[in-house]
Amino acid sequence: MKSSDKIGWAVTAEKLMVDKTLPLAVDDGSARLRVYPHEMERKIQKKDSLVEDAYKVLKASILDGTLPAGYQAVEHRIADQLNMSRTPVHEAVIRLQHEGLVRVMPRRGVQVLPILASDMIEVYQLLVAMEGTAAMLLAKDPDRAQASIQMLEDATSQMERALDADDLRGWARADDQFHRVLVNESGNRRLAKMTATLIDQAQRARAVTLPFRSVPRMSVQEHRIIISAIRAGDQIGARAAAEGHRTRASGEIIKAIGRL
Amino acid sequence: MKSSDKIGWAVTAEKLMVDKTLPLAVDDGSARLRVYPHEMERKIQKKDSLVEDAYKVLKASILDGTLPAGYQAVEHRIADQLNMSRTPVHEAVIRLQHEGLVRVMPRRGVQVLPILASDMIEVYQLLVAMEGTAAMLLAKDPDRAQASIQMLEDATSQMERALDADDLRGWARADDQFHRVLVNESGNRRLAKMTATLIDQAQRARAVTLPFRSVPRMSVQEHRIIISAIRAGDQIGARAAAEGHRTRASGEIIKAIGRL
DNA sequence: TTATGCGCTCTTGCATACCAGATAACATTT
DNA sequence: AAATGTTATCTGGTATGCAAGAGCGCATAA
Repeated sequence: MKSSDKIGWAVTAEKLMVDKTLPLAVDDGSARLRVYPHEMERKIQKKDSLVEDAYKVLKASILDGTLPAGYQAVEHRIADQLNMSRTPVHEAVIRLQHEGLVRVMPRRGVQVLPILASDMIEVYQLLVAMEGTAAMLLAKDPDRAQASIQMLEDATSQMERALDADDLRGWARADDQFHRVLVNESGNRRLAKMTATLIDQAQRARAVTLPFRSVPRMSVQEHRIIISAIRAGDQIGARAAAEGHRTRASGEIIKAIGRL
Repeated sequence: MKSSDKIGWAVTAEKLMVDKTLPLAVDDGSARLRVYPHEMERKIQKKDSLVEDAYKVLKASILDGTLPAGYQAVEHRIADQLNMSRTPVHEAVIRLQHEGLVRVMPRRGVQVLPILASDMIEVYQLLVAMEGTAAMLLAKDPDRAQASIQMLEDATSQMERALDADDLRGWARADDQFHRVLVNESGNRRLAKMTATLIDQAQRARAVTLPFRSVPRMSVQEHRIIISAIRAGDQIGARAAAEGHRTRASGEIIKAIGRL
């Protein structure tokens, strides 16, 4: 199979182009000065750079399987599809390479990497450590936990509803949400950012294996255990619960990948 | 103080240029084939890309304090100093930004970020989790540990010798080496790579605070505890020892930074 | 002298152009 | 026909060119 076919992400790219034309926040003069520089940055980056656009589109396409493992394309073609020049694509691709999603083979194009069982072992070992820490940090800080617990519970309830409706994708989405909230609310931004990358990879693996494995009702229950430990301020318990949850899930995923 | 002065890394850059002209390994036909692919890659990447060069030089300069926090420069000037165009510098800078070492302010140049106590809290929380996991993994795999233990012991002895000679920098270097070996030998490449970034940040903080704090002889002792737990295959113990070590060090560093 | 507004400059982000090197097809020779 | 040498082409890495926007200074007016 030659790799010169058209690519399937044109739609996503177009949607994204539209988003970029959203009106920016304008200073109407009524606002008080002394905007926190932090907040200002937020407002400014409303308009993503092209690099960011390319990165997001490519990453999303890889994660949801639109660009399957083994897919290969040259930067120039990708740039055409995204209506931009090679420069931003090049930078985005390099970023994806650092995250382990693609590799660029000199003079052979960029290639979407396959999901290896060994990769998932690594990813889950890290998720165990990261989310264990996140749960512990949340349990340690009751004030912060207060607000977070609601989000965690919502995500878990959502999972339960999706399960009852036999909505596997909905379940997966809600499960992802739970884990992202867990690390985002930990108060450690580095932890949140690093773990996000890991969750991405896990998500990709799950997208592929989802049809092949039974959905564990157990995950809902385990999430609730984590939540109640956090609520109780039980650092050790929260950590152990989060670790146990990911450790168990790890086994299932890796078994499922082996079956592919 | 205007920021248009010449920069101090010219030397480093030049040294690097020289290194690049070193004779590459040439295949004279006499060498036996079957070089380990790992080693081969090493050889090939002898010639780094310019992006890599820029990245390494800048990073090293930041870590060792040559480019102090608050330092500001524009990409063009950096490119001149490194004898390359803006493109590779631009990419390298973006990489450093993702690692949290610099930030690029839209039309004000790139700025070396200060070391905040809050950053170090985050970094050390993660180091605790990562190195704890690494130690556990090593303890779990006696075969792998076999070879690694020697390296860990060497680094620790080196620390001890440096302490006896009142060589603070030597001690710091050896300590770094210990921690890098620990994660590199864990068998989890992702863990190794992610932790390397964290160690870099910790190293930078220590470079600044080194003169202000008493060197803990304790660290040698703690390292030995970690090593013996690994040797004994005691996963729980190894993890606890590694965690405890970084947790204690965390307190000292953060106190030292506050004193700056 | 101070305040206000206009424009110049400077810098980044992106596009385009260029180059080196590797691959692959083709030709040539045996 | 097979093997080997040669050349054309293609691709990523790098350089350069261009445009847009933010800051700063200068001029002008009060």
